[in-house]
Formats: sequence, C-alpha cells, structure tokens
Amino acid sequence: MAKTTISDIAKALGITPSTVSRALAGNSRVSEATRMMIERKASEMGYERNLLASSLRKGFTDTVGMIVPRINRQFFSNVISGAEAILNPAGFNLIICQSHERREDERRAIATLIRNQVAGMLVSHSLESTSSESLREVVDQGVVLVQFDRIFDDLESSTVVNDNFSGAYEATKHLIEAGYHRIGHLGGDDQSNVYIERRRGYIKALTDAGMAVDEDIIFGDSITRDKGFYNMAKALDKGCDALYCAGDYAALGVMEYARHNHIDIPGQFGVVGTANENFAELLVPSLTTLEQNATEIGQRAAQAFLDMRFNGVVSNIVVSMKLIVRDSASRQHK
Amino acid sequence: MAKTTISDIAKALGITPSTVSRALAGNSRVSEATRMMIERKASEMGYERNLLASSLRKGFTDTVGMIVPRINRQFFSNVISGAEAILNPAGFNLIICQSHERREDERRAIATLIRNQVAGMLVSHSLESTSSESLREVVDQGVVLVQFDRIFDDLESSTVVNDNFSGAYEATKHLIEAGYHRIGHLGGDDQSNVYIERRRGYIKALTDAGMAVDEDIIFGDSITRDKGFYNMAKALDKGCDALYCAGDYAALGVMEYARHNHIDIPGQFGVVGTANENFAELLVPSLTTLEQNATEIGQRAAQAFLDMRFNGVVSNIVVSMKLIVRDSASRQHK
DNA sequence: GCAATATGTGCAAACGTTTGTATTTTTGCA
DNA sequence: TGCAAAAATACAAACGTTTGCACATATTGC
Repeated sequence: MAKTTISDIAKALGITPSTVSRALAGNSRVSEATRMMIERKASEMGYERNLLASSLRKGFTDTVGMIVPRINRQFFSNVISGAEAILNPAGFNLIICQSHERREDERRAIATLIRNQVAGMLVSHSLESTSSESLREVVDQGVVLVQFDRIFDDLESSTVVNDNFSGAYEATKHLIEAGYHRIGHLGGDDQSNVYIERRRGYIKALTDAGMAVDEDIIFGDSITRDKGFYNMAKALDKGCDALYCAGDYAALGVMEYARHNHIDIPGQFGVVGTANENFAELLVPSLTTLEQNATEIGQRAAQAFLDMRFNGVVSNIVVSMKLIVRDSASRQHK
Repeated sequence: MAKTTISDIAKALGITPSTVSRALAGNSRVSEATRMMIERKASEMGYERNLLASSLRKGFTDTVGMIVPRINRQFFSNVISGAEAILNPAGFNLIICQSHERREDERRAIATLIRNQVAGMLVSHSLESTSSESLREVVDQGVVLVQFDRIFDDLESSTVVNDNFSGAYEATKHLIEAGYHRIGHLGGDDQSNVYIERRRGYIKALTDAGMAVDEDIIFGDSITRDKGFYNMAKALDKGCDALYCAGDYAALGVMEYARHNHIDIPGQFGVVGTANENFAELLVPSLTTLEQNATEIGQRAAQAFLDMRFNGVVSNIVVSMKLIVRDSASRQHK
C-alpha cells in the first residue's frame, strides 16, 4: 500500500537509488542491461515517480497554470483544449483556475499557482482587473508569463491575441455591403484591448465607406445578453437598422428584442456578433459572427510558453479572425 | 529573484527555520510576539510557502484531481464550478483533466494525477471505459475516489449520481400527458448506468400508463446531434409522434430533421431532451428538457471527498432532476 | 525557595528525488 | 598479461519543509 520508491527498487535489486533514478530518467550512463532490469522491476512493483520530490529537487515543475474568467465559455474551454494539445505531448500538464471575472479570485489563483511552483502561466485576466498589478507578481517571481486574448502591454510576457481590429472591420463592412445604412455598435468596457480594438475596427470600416460615425449609437456598456436586449431598444430609438456586437450574447439579446417586437432580422435589421458561441448557428435566423479560433489561440499560447521556457524568446502573436456568414445580416440588396 | 525560504526568514531574524515554520502554520507553541514578527518579515520578504516541499514532507497534498470527458459541456463545467466552490474554501485546489471520452487519455490523466500525489480524485469516466479497471489503480494507490454521474459500482468509492430513473420517468410522463401516443426513446450505449437508468425510467412510465413498450422505437446508438437527426427519420418511419431523448444534442438533431421536413414541433411531434444545455432555451421552439443540477453534483462530490478524507465515510448520493417545461412537447390536448 | 509544570525555541532527521564527484568495473589494445 | 581509458555504478549532499524530541527559560503551587 505504501508507495514504492526508487530506494525500494534499488534495495530489491541490490543497487543504489541513483542508478535507478538515472535508468528511469532514460538518458544517462547506465548500461542497457541494468536499465531493462530496473524498468521491469519498477513496473512489477507498480512504481510511479513522485513528482513532488522530483520537482523539489530539480527546482522546477512540469506544471503550467492557466487562469481564465470562466471555463464554461466556449471560447475559453477551446483555448484550454488547444493548450493541452501542445503541452501534454511536451510533458507538461495544465492546472486550470477560474477568476469568475473577479479581481480577488484572480489574485488568489495567482498565489495558488505560484505556491505550486508552476513553470509558467497562461492568463486572460478578469474584467475587474484594470491594471497589470497582480500579474506583475508573476513575472517578479520569475514565472514565465503568457497573456492571451485580454492583455496588458506593460509586462514582460508573450502575448497571443485575436486581430480584433481587422475582424471588427470585416464584420462592419459585411453589414455595409448588405446595404444597411445606420449601423451601431454594441461594445464592451473601454479598458480592455479587446473592445478598444473592435471599436476601432468598426469605426474604420464606417469611415472607409464614407459613412458618418455617430457616438450616439456606440454603446459601451458591456456585452451581456441583458445589455443587448436593453440597448437594442435604444438603438432603434436612434434610428439604427443594424448593429455590430462585440459578443454573441449581446447579439442574442438584440435578436430576442427583435423577436418580441416583431422586427424582422435580417429584413428590417441586421446583426453581426462576435465569438461564434455554440448557439450562434442554432438561432433563427442563424447568427453571422466572427470566429475567434480559440483552439489556435490555445496552441499558440502554449507554444509561446515553450519558446520562452526553453529558448527565452518572447513573442507577440496575432491570430486572425474569420467572419462566419450566416443569415442574420444577409438581406437582399436594394 | 531566488525565492525566499523559511531559512532566509529565520536567518534575517536570528532564529531557526523550525520556529518560522511553526509560526506560519499558525497553530502551535510559538509566542504571539514572535509570530507577529515572523509574519511581518515573511510578507516583507515576499515569502510564499513552497507547496512541493511542504507536501513532500507532510506526505499529502492539498490538491484534488478531477477527470471529465470534456470541459466544454455545460454539465461538466458547472460540476467543476460546484466542486471548486466547496474545495477552495476548504484549502484544496483542483486540477482538471479531460479524457475526451477516450480510455487512453483517461489512463494518462489518472497516472498524471497519481504522480502529482493528489489527495483525491473526482471522476466521471469516459464512454470508452466499460470497466472499472483503470480506476482500480486509483483506490489501490490509496487515493480517495469519488465517482459522479457515470459510475462503476464495483469500486470502493463514494458516488454522486442524478436520479436518472425518476427524471426519465417524469420526462416520458410529460409526453404522455401531452397526448402523444407513440413515444420512442433515443438513448445512449447500454454499458453506462446513466443510459440504462434513463431507459428504465422511460419504460416504466409507459407501462404505468398502460402503453405498450416497443423495442423497435428504442434507439440505443449514442446521443450525438447526428444520431438524433438520423434516428428521427427512422422513428418517423416506425410511426412515432414523440421522442424522449437522453441528451439535448440528440434532441437538437431531432428538431433539425423536423424543421428540414416541415414537421411541426410540438404540434405533430413532441420532443423532450436531457441536460438543459445552454442552447435548449434558445431553440425554436424552446426545448423541454431535464435539468441535471450540475452545480449541486459538483458540490456533493466535493463534500463526499472531504467526508472520505477526514471522516472516512463513504456515501452514495442521488441528486434529483428537474423537468424544465418549455415548448417542444406542449401541444393542445385533443 | 524549590520542585513541578508550562511555554517557547532549537536540533536534526526525514520526505523521495536528482546530480556532481568519486569509485569500481569493464573494455581495448599493446 | 598489464594498463590506461572508458563505462557503469556508488556515495552523499541538496531541494524546502515539517515535526518528534531535547533543551532552556518562565511560571506556578506548595
């Protein structure tokens, strides 16, 4: 019942722990014969290396921590899968923490991960965190940091972000080309790189098309379903006939308001969302939206970690977004 | 840059590491005065306890592992949140692994967690695992095991499951009461307690209502969206006018087939799903389904772990399901 | 005023590895 | 057969804690 240690194996074989250790580590100065012998004995005795002891001695672990706002968002759970796909084969494993968008939970997660001596952290910070303060702790402790999606740029870390600017540009352009005339924007708070960029892309698309930019129809609240519903009413008041939403949940709210008020989408009103949540294709009409390539972001972030960890190279990666054209913004041209 | 250790603190204060350790551990025979002094110095020097060393010495960790098929299922991510809500305040933290429904990934996850010396594991096994074999390893290693949702009953572990039997019974009864006459069943494989129970509940509801049970309209394939679509065609062939689906994705497939073929739901055909995935309320018509109370399951599983860990008590918990009545099975009675 | 008891600290070993250095064994070659 | 070089193995310290025990000092009871 007591777990087998390398000393147990050594004793059973009449050799020393160091030889066993080296044999099991693979690459070393131990004869093929004894290695075979040791390996057989090890599996026979049900040996599992004690990672605690190993890491303590080696001075680093094979664990990387990941902090995300919530794992039940399609985006984040796919990022996680992407990261795992790179990290596991590389011999690392992932411990995942949720910040629930709260600064306090985030701080706690960081402390936990540091105490666990993680080799690195992949983080997308909570919305409550408006400064890099708590993350600074991470780099101060010498832990490799990779930020993704939501980032602070005053930290020594690699970053992986979507090309939110171009994405939003395309999304807005799509609405323009579909013939909508007065296109509003539902954005998130203006502290975050993500929403700032999307807003910029939206504005650029309008100006490039020679259309006026009206601050009155740029809503910067937040991108929840409720806010979408609520702001749709206001947008209609101000004469909008389309909205580019910086999130699918907001777009969902918009569509619900439209249904309740018998406004035809896409006939009378056009909507484009962002994120391609799993429900987007299921709505009626199906929602045209921006795909964030979450899995790729996860993979890139993991790769960025490995690059920093082993080659000391810091990278800033931009992943392009893809417009998924469905029905919610495709009306006949007039 | 090098991390501060208790010895550094001790040296700085002219005392010994043991005193520092005791002071920081809180409960011990060290004077209030020195504790204050030590604590101040510790935070001043940015000390973070090295969990590796601590756990190695203590012989156990404050980590519990959780293995789920995939985290991007609403059900599982909510279970995770529920478990965290109990575990974190209790001083434990959670490391999450995905099996992707594959036996091999599951085995790897188990090995990883064991090597990490987790204090316990909360697991819902992959569909590929049809025997308790790999989980036996866990209890053999003396790791506390809690199984939830999908369980094997030949293991010494606590269990937390939904009351799938009663849930399916209610769901089927709902269809019967709505006036559907020939109600089929879309179930999962018959190896899993989950689907066996749901099927039993379905059958019991029919017999209690004096309705015939026809094996021809019980589909046991799997509960994916594709299978739902595919089996809906067969169900119609066999004259069904309703289906109780053991999963929402299957129900989704059913509804898509119906839409493509202009079959009115719920007018001509009734559907009830299971799981209350986030899209269920968004479908048109909205999907009547069984809520699994995932958060509660997570909490119960975590509590069961704590009970085993500290009191040695093994429990078998059943969590009731709740029928969420929406539109997909509510037609006028005739 | 002295033994008996609390109370607060220090010492040193232990947890299971890894790894630099020392030692032994094997090998190749004259 | 002998000897140096190479290969294989052993020794011992270290990673940062925790903890049983010993020790010193302070407190108490009589």
